Amino acid sequence: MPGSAPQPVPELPADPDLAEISGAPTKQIPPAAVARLTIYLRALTSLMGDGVERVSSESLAEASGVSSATLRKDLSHVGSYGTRGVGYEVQYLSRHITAALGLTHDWKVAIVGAGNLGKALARYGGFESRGFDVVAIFDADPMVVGNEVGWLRVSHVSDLETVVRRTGANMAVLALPAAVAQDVCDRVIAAGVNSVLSFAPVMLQVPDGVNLRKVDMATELQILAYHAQRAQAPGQTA
Amino acid sequence: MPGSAPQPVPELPADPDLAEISGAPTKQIPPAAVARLTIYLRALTSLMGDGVERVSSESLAEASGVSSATLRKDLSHVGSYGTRGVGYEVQYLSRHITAALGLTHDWKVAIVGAGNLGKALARYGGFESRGFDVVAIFDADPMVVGNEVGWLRVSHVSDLETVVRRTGANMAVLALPAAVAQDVCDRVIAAGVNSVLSFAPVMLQVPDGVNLRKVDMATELQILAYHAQRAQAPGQTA
DNA sequence: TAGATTGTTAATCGATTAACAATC
DNA sequence: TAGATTGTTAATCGATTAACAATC
Repeated sequence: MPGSAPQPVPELPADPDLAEISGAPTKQIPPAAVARLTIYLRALTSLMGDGVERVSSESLAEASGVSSATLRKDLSHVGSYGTRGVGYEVQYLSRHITAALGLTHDWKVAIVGAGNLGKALARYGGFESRGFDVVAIFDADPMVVGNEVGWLRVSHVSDLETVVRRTGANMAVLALPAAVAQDVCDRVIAAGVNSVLSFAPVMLQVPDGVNLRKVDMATELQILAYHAQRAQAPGQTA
Repeated sequence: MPGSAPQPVPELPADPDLAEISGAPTKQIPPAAVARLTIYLRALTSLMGDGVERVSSESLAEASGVSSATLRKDLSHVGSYGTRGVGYEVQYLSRHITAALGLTHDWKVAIVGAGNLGKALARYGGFESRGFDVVAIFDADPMVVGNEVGWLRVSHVSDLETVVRRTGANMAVLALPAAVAQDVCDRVIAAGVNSVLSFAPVMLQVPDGVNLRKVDMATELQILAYHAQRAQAPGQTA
């Protein structure tokens, strides 16, 4: 049985400019700040595309939909990469946020489930462009196994352990029915993956040390429904 | 120009048991609690499926992955529907959470974008089963327009205003490229929709009174990357 | 030097947790 | 009455905001 497989540790980049960050144990960044840093990164990438070289906290905050106070506070967790009276070098800041988020590592993603959602994810350009490499996709349906999806061929889920190890996948995305989610989740973890993103609408149990995030599309609509109902509530008579 | 279209207000149900909640202006529920209430609802639905009639805060909390203190605090925002010393009636509690979240309303969803993601969403059973009715799906590609997706045919996005009004859609899901997201978002809002769920990786601007939520799959992986990198950081030498 | 903008500090606000009185 | 479990209160914790001293 494959209890504790060797977790493939991605190698660090040799860029000396980032050494003190990617190597050293930086302080913990608050969860809320981590989520927003990914948004700043997207805004910075967009600015780079427009050839912008410098940006103030005020305008980067506006582009990201937060207050400049929040932005500066968040950046302070990453380090001091701005210049007072001037602003931030777009490239320089972008590189440091990237490093702080661990995106210089070599992330290899296995997608389990080759239905519409799995295929959508496999072909989604946003992954590749942000340093995530989709290295495998699985399905349980023999009719689907062998099909081409993007650059890949669909493997049978019974080969999950073998293929995960061969490809060195270190992240898994679960795009499959709720009923089989826990079972598959256990298997990818046993195969050495310790970061899982699940789209299945169930509570998954994972051991300590495994990172699990969930996206539930029905939940999102339900939250919208709550706010919409409040907004247009006719009974505001009190 | 279609500035302020008549927003279709979903009718209230005639269930007298829920009248005081669906009709009256209940207090605001904190955002964090709203998000979790949807999770409790899922757990309760699952319990009902198993024929369970009563549940304690302790076991419902466990099934939902939160502490019982958090659960009881969250439920207290909805009302007092438990019995001390006994627990909660599964059906009764479920109905009241449903009402508090506005899920007894008649929500009609238009999906814009019939690529893999749009198709995945249109066919996703979790919507129908939770009171969301997908009433239209759009695409800009003439090759895709007219195709069957689930029960629907794909409409051309140029007919967006017409079809949204005809179907009475009051929610929109954007499953389309970042480049066109803002434009389409403006149009669905102009057509009278005031709740939008976007999967496009861009910051969307919406007017006051419009509810916007975003799901960004690359962001989710980036957050996982941050935690994974910390967990296996080799440089914990300090 | 004068103007601009960062990084940080302190104050406010909201969310979570623990404990327990109320009550079935 | 004794045991169980809710609903609420008070304490803790974390996140956001505002203000400003540091400094380019």
